[in-house]
Amino acid sequence: MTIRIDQLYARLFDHFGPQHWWPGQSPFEVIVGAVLTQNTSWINVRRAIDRLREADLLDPQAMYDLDLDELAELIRPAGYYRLKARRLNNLLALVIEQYGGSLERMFSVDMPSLREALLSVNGVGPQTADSILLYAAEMPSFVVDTYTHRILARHGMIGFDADYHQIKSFFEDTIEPDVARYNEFHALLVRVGHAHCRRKPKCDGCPLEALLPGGEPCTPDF
DNA sequence: GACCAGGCACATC
DNA sequence: GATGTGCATGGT
Repeated sequence: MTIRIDQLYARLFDHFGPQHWWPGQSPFEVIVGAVLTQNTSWINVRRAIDRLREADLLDPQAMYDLDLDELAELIRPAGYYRLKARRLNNLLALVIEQYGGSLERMFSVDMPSLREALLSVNGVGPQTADSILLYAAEMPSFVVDTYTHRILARHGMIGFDADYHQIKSFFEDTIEPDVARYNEFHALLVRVGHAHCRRKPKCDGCPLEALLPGGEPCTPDF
C-alpha cells in the first residue's frame, strides 16, 4: 500500500502553497543557476549569480569570452568553482556554436532533441538538463533530484534503488505534460526535502506523515 | 569541528 | 554493471 501521486501533490501544495520558482529571471540566468546548484545550496548559488550580474556577465557571449580563471573566481561562492567554470564553458560552447548564442533558437528545438544535445555536454547530467528544459525553456520535462528520490522511496512509492529515468517516468506517466504543474511539483518536493527529508531524519511536523496508511512512519534509510 | 547542500564524471574492480 | 572518489564554499 502506497500513497498516490495526486495525494502527494495536494498535501504539499496545501501545506506550503505556491513556491514561485525561478520567476522574473532571464532564461540564461536559469541555465547558469542549473549548473551552479549541482550538489550545492541555493544561497551560495545566489551569491555567485549576483557577482556575475555585478560584472555584467549574464549573457552567453560575454561569459563565453571571459577567461576561464576569471569566471572561476567570480563563481567561487558556489563551490567546486574550477569544475563549474569548465562545465559552464562547455555548455556555453553548445549555445554559441550550435545555436549562434541565441536561447530562442535553442529553445525552438523539439524537447527530445534538445535534451539529447544538453546531455552531450560534459558536466550536464539528467537533472541539470531537465532543469534547463523545464525552468528555462519551459518544456514539460519533469526534474528529479535527491529529495525526489528520497521522499518517494521513504514513502514506498518507488524502490530505494530506482534510477533517474524510472523516477522521471513515474511522474511523467501519471501527470499529463504541464509546465506549470511540473514546475510547482518539483519545487514543492525540494521545499519539503529542505524542511523534513534531509540525510538525517527530521520528520517532526512533516506534512507527508499522515499520508501513509495507519499513519505509519516513513522509512528514512538514506 | 562535523555534517550537509536542488550532481556529475571518471577510475577501478 | 556496481561501487568509490574528487570537486569546494558557506550555513547550521
